Amino acid sequence: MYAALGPPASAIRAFQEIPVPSRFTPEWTALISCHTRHALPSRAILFFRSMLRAGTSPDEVALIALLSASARLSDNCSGDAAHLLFLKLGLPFTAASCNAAMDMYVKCGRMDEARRLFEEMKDPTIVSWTIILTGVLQWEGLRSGSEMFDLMPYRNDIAWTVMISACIEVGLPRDALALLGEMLFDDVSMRSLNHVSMCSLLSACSQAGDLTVGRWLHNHFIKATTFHNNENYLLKVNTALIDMYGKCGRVDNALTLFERMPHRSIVSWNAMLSGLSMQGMGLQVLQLFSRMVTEGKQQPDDITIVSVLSACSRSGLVEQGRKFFQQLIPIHKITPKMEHFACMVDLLGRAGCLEEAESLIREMPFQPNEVVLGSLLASCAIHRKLELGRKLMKEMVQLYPNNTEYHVLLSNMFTVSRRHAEADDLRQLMKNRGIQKTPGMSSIEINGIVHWFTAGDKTHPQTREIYTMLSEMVQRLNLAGYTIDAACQNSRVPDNYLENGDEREEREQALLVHSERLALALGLISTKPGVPLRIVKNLRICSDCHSAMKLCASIFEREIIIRDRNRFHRFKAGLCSCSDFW
DNA sequence: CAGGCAAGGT
Repeated sequence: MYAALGPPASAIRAFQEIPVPSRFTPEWTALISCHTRHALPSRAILFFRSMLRAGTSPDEVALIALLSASARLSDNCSGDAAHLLFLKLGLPFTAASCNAAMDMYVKCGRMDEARRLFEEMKDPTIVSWTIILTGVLQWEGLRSGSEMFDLMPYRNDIAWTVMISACIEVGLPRDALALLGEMLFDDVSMRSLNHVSMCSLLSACSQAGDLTVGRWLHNHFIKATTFHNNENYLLKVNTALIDMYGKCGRVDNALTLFERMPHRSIVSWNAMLSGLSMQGMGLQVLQLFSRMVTEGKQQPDDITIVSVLSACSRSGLVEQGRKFFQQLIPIHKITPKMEHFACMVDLLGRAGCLEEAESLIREMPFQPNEVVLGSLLASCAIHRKLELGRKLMKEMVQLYPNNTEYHVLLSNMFTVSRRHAEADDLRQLMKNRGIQKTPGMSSIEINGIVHWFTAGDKTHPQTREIYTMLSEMVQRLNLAGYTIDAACQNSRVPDNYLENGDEREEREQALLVHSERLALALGLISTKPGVPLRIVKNLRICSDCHSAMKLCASIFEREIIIRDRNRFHRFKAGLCSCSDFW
């Protein structure tokens, strides 16, 4: 059918040219499938409804398209409706339609329905198995997933990728690596990972900060390049590698790869820029940006602008950032969007130019969203501008009553300004509303095994040794002149803050067992002297731990590298690579 | 009809 050939716009045009009496099932089906294929599930569902309203009866293909559209949207209702229609029309439950229905139920989180369909199938295909495997992994955990994986009569590359990604997601890169090895040795036909697998595996490594698996993949990629020397594959995988090395703190490796690339897309440039930015290499970001425009002849996009501005912010390059922002329209022909204003507000706010940041917000051509306001509020907390902070808070509570993060910020702000009554009020409010903070977690990799810690964690098998090390740390920190009180002055959001009760002592105690300190302690007792320690944290490091880490780096003569939610901190000899710019 | 997408901020 001709409508299936073109993009949705021309499909609609073609469809409208068909006289109404001649619009039969195949015409409608082509229109619906076209929208599902082009990732426009909502429109596909709308067209399906129009088809029914027009009195045309759907066929199997149309129903599969509807199921797949519902799956994309996790839309239970239309999914169920499609399933019922199937039964009502007496259509045959082929593997394809059954799989589509199972996929829909899996994505809607209704594993009971999905399983029932699966068990009723006479001949489940590899696709059926993979759908169920994905669902079990997502909703029932890794253990049940592995059992399912073992039951599979055979596996293809997609099934392997699903299983491996699941391992990396829960922080078991060792298991992921083992599975990768198993897959590559078991089946010669899978000697080379396809680019989908490569990119998703590398992205998992970036997120987990998992350099071990990332390097392994790079190695494999080098060996496999002979099989896959097409340009698209190289471009995408190289870019994913640059991202991985950048996010795993090996910006030099990223640069080497970047310089060697024969062709670079805008995404490659952006990945490299953000890699440098995360290390606080703001000047290099500005240099690379001008190379991108001149030598690379690349027109920067929205994300490029965000990267450059946030790099200026992270490195405290206020003047350069201001200039860059002013040049957006005249030189780069880019009209700043909300997120660019947000970066600029962040940049000015952190640098202490709060009035300028506020007037920038008021001059914006749109209503400020919570990111922009929240960013300014965070700066108020750093610079302890209580009045402005309170004003912003009022505004935010009205606009976005359900946003919780900022309550915590303001409450901490009151605490550090010794306005405990107000802080307590706010904390009570949070308790009443059941507002909870994301728990802080840190991980450290030792000999290829990733250890996770929450604040005050006592579940690690080496807990006793870890806590012994922690008290040694405290003693030696005190000897070095470290006091919690001083560090607390500009405290950000400490872990576990809400659970701490009101006692100051308890608060101080809680700071001492922040997850990153537990990870550090384990690192110190499990590795040889002088070995650098790399920690990944899901939230931002608090200022108290930041000061402690600087001292620990010199006391224990270690390089400590912490990747927090925002950037890298490289602690060495009493200093941090972020120059205390957060 | 299966896996995910290379980039930013909170």
